[in-house]
Amino acid sequence: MMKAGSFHGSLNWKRTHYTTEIAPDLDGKEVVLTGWIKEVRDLGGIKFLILRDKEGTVQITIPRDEVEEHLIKIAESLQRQDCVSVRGVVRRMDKAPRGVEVIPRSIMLLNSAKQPLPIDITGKTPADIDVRLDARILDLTREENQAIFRIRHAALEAIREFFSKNGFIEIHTPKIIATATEGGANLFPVAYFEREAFLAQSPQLYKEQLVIDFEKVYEIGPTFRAEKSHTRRHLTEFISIDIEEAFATAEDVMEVAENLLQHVCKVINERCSRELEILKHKVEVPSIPFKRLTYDEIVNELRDLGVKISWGEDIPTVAYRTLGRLHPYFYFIIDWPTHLKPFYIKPRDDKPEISEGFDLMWHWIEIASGGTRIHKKELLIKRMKEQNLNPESFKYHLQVFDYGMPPHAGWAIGLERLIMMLTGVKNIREVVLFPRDRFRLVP
RNA sequence: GCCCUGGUAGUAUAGCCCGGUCUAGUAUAGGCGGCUGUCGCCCGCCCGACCCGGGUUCAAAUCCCGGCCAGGGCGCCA
Repeated sequence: MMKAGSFHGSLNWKRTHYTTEIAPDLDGKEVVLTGWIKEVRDLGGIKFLILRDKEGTVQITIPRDEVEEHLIKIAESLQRQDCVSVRGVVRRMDKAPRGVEVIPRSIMLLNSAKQPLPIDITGKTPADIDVRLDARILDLTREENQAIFRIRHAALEAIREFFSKNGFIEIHTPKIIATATEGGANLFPVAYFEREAFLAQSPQLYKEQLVIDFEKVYEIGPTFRAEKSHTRRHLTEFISIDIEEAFATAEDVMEVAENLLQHVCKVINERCSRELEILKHKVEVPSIPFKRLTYDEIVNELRDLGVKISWGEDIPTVAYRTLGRLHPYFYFIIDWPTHLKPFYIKPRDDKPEISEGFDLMWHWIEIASGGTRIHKKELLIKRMKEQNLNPESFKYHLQVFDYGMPPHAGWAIGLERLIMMLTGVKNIREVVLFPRDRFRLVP
């Protein structure tokens, strides 16, 4: 038997199983587990350690009269978050969690954790989000967080599967840019050698240009907004899921969006039932098509409920909250007044004061926005001027419109807001590993 | 940019309104001891805190002012 706690025989700590693979039918088998101590319950003559690895947990049981004296000593020294390798024998045991436990033959301490830890990694004494984010690496060991990020992973996987199957190619556009993409403010300036540059707030212009080459493109990437918002649904850095499709209209890409969301909800239900259970959350698979409500209908509905909005005004947050109660789950808002939408959104041919832009709502939260784009250079320049943007600063974008720009449409979904919907968490920072907001820049 | 709320041990909280009874209570983590079936184990002992500065007062965790930090909301947005 190896001398416990030593490192001779450098591969002795190599894992044979993950914790979740330890099942009653392995009774009697010797296994090596590696991971971290999550909890210690010492009853004197018998000690219980909960070992965590990336898959889950298993109980390590140390009965005094069944193991050697030196092992008792090591077990007594173990504390939360110590990194260990455990060689032991699986035992079927009704009284143990999942009906199985491991009786150790040797335990190697690979690294100890400094006590006391800044947060309770078992989650029994809850900590505020600010404290948890300061100790984010420890916080992420908690099973709720493991569940959130597994769902995030599964959602991204499902999204990529969906796009691939539907003929979209994944692109990456620059995040360091020379000028504002959608005009105006809210860009983070960066020192780019001797020049000033900015962090991209959206891949909008690049993805539009690329439809000439690839027709159907999507990008899943970071976007940056220097907005001083401080709410549970805003970040300064977030992941945007963007698509752009040639020879398509707003209606075409709305169908892509609803099909995608339905697919993602299905996949999460199928592949993440354990995670959803941990989060005590249910994902309802939406039926399609989603409701399409016009801006006029929304304004009228709100008026009937006493929320007055004159035509052409943007919808304030309080009004969205009211709308969310009226239309639980997904719905589109279409036929927006043109002047409320960005310059590249196409005005309707028959009624130019109305645009072909849309928003996709989930309850009261905007999850996506998009529309048919302008593909005629003259109209695009006209719209830029109407929004007080200087066409000169968009010359590289505009020149592409001389190269046979097709009619096209697209949208952008905020990944984090989608994950909020899939996990049921109330604060967007919960679904980002290291969130950035107006005040938080570390860790 | 604006508005609201809050800052008490590693963590989460009580106390604050109505100043003295606070050598600041509790839980959990941590330390020591005990305990052979725990799964929020249990029991005993111990360690550990009033954000900073100024003011009012005989007396400030408590009231007032300023600062810093945090949470939430509005506007804007995904």
